[in-house]
Amino acid sequence: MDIPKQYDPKEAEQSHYERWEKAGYFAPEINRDPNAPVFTIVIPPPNVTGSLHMGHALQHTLMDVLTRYKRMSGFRTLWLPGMDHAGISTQLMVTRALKKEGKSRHDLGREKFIERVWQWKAESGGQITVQMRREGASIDWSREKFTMDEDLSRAVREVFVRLYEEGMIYRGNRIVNWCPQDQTVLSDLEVDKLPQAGKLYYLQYPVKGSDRRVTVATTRPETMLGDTAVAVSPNDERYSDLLGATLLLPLTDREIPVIADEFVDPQFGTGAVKVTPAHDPNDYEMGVRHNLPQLVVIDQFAKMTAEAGERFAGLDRYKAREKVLEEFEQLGLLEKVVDYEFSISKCERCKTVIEPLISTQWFMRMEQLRDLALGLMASKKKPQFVPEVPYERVYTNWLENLRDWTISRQLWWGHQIPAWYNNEGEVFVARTEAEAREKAGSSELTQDQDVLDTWFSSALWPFSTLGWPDETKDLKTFYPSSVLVTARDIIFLWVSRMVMMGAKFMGPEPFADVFVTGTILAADGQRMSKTKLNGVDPLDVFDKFGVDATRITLAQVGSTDTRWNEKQVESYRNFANKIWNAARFCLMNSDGASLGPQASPPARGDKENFDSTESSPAGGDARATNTVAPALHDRWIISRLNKTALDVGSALAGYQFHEAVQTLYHFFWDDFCDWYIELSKNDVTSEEPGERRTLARTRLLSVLEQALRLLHPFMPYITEELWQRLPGVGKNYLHSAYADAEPTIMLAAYPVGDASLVDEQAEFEMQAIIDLISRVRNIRSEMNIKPAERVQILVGAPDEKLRKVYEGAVDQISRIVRASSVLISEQLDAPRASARAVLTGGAELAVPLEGLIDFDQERQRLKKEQDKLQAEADKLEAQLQNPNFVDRAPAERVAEVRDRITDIAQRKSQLQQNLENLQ
RNA sequence: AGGCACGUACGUCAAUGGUAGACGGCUUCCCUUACAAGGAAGAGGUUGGGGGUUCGAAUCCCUCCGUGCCUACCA
Repeated sequence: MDIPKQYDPKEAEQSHYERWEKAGYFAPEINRDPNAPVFTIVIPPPNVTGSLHMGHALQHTLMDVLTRYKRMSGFRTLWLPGMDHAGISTQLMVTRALKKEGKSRHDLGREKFIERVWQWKAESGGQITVQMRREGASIDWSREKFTMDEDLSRAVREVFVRLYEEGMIYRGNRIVNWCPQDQTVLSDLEVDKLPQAGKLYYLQYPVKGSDRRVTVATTRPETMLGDTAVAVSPNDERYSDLLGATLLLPLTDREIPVIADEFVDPQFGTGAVKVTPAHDPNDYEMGVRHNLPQLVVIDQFAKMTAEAGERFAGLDRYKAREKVLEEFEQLGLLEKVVDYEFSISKCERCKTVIEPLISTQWFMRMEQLRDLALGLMASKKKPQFVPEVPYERVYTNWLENLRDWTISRQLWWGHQIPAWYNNEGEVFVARTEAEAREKAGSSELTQDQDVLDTWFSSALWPFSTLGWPDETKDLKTFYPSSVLVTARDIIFLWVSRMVMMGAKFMGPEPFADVFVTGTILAADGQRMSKTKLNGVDPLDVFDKFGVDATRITLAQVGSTDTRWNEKQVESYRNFANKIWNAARFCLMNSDGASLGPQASPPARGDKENFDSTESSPAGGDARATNTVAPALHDRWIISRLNKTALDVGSALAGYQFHEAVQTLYHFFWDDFCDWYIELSKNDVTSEEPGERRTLARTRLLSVLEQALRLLHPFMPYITEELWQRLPGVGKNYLHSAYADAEPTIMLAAYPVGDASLVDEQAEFEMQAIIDLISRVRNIRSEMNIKPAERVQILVGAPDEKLRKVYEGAVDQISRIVRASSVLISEQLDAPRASARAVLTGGAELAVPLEGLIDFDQERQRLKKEQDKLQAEADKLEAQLQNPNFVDRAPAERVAEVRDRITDIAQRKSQLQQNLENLQ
């Protein structure tokens, strides 16, 4: 047997994925059961420009755990992949590449530029799909989509036209967020508001026909050139006499009125606000209310226009600010300047300061769509957010306050708006240019130059990827999807919009559940970010610890925010190694054993193998029976295995990834490795070939095999690697839905666990053995008995059943605690020079240590034990002393406490006895 | 400015109102033929402070302190 002592993840990672993908195991078609339930996940499409980061790795791991789990459970499973064209990011990337060649996109022209983007995508886009394969993601690549594909583009146009015809999409002239760098409008969600240490400037405006001046405070003095009013609060007595007055706007020859508006907060600044309708969203609203002129003094490049006056025209906005301040200073109209912190809007892509501008754009009315989404939540509680608190409320609150969505973008890369204009400027919205011509009755049409917001096509993703607007088989089969796994930062940007569009065009919600993942923070507790250089590249972690270890580490993160801690991955790397070596042990001792034929689905533990052992010819004498009947530890591990399967199943059903991981970890390491393997060793490593040994080996392999299946969704590579090596696994281990496939653990049936195989009696008895062994180990350790030294074990157990339990495990106990002999009797009869301990059910333990025992040390050890018990007893006694507790707590609970006190009392008196014996 | 979370061992995190746990780290012993990426035995907590509800609180309520996140039209 040639298995290395250390697990090398690289090897397994290289071989299996390609085989799985080529064999078509990831595609739902592998499932041949026409009645199979369906499980669908559509991936949040990563940007075509993107590369894998920790957030992806987390999301993908969770999606893959669910997908593999459902697939093994016989579901017709589709995990549909794809990428987003990411308008601004991609255009920026290609623009930068052009810049290196000394060209701008305008040198190429629109058509050539787009060609260039496609070329870039073909050559270096989608790097992330390679990385996702590395993750082991069981994605159906045959259905991979791209938001700019022709069929998805068709869906975009269809939606646009239908919404336009319903009056929900319209063109309008409004103040918008403008990025002077990217030269496009942005939606509110694409703007970051960042705190900024700035100044508040107090400017004085002379009142016409008076010596008075009105002081206004502003953070942007340059916009005063576009002021068309000054507003005060209607009830502000300081200014009541000035209402209707005219101000002489400095640096210009314009006169502007003083108006009253509720918006103005008399407490802030001077209580008078300069109003610049063309360059501030609030002022814009006020301007509309008061019918003020919109004077554009800043252009799309953030430079001052001719309207700003000759001296300022062409100046950058910040240069203009300096000049305005200078002139105010000279005129003696600059009252004061104070430090002031405020928030400033920046383009989330390029970080340029946003310039609010009035511009003609396409908008989408959201009232109807919002009501549809809110209706789904109210009537069906869909989608179900996990964790429900706080996300459900965050989501609905946001919807309730929704405003119109700016959907046009002044970019070249994206879905060009399907609207055409004739020479008179009339607009014709249509699915194709031909359709538009027909509508217009003219062929002289020009298409709108703008493209749609990237999130427009993303909003359609759950159904456009399945073939909509055609009634495809995929659409009927896989919509709505089962769950969306995503980070919380795109709940508004994406999740809500998918729900609204899904409700509008499909009816049902696009996904039943939304699982919101936590955030992996950097070790310093900050967000991982490229600019801070504190990020951890998942690919580096894969290289260092292996994909499986990384995956299971991430899986247990689930929905909590966690600081990245490499030690955790290391510990799961060790876990992988533990699995490897446990399997190594089983395989090194598998001669003569082989896993038998297994019915599918083998959902119920290992009943077949174990039942068959019981029904095999036992012979007449008790000894022979003893060799074939399952021993206590066999019944115990089956019980543990089934409990584990049941727990993992319910944990995954509730998206409790952390619990699923913990359960599996402890089952494998503690139950299987530390106890079951150790207790099996007597039989498994026996020199004598024979039925007893073969059965023990088969049982061991069988438990291992099922444990691997349970672990597979979390650790796909190592489990497949080991499963393939197990003697006797084959096609008959596959779930019945996958009868045609070659043997692979990823299509084997996921153990569901069988409550009838949970054997509480066996677990109780096993606990007695574990307790005994632990006590002996404690004595050995505290008495400094050399590991090689053999000791005699004396057990006194008045209870006959308990005695039988101990007797049945004498060989195992003896081996594990390195005993020269283990004597079980009714009454303990041990020499004075013994270390003693109290066991379960009134049993007692003594380890004779003539010449080795340090009486003083032994007394201390017993005393310590006594103190522990006393402390617990005190607590419980206090509870019982409280009459309210006895009266009001459930009787069950009170009885529990009484039993425990009785038990402690007995142990204490035994310990006391032991102590006295030492005197 | 509002809203929402969170604060548990040295670190990262768990714990339907019912004896506060895991992993890593730490101490001691052991290269015992699956695994030193291992085994065994230990130490370590008035659950951020204070108050309340309850027979019983890490958990529910109030308050203070600290930390995050989201939303917002205060020039």
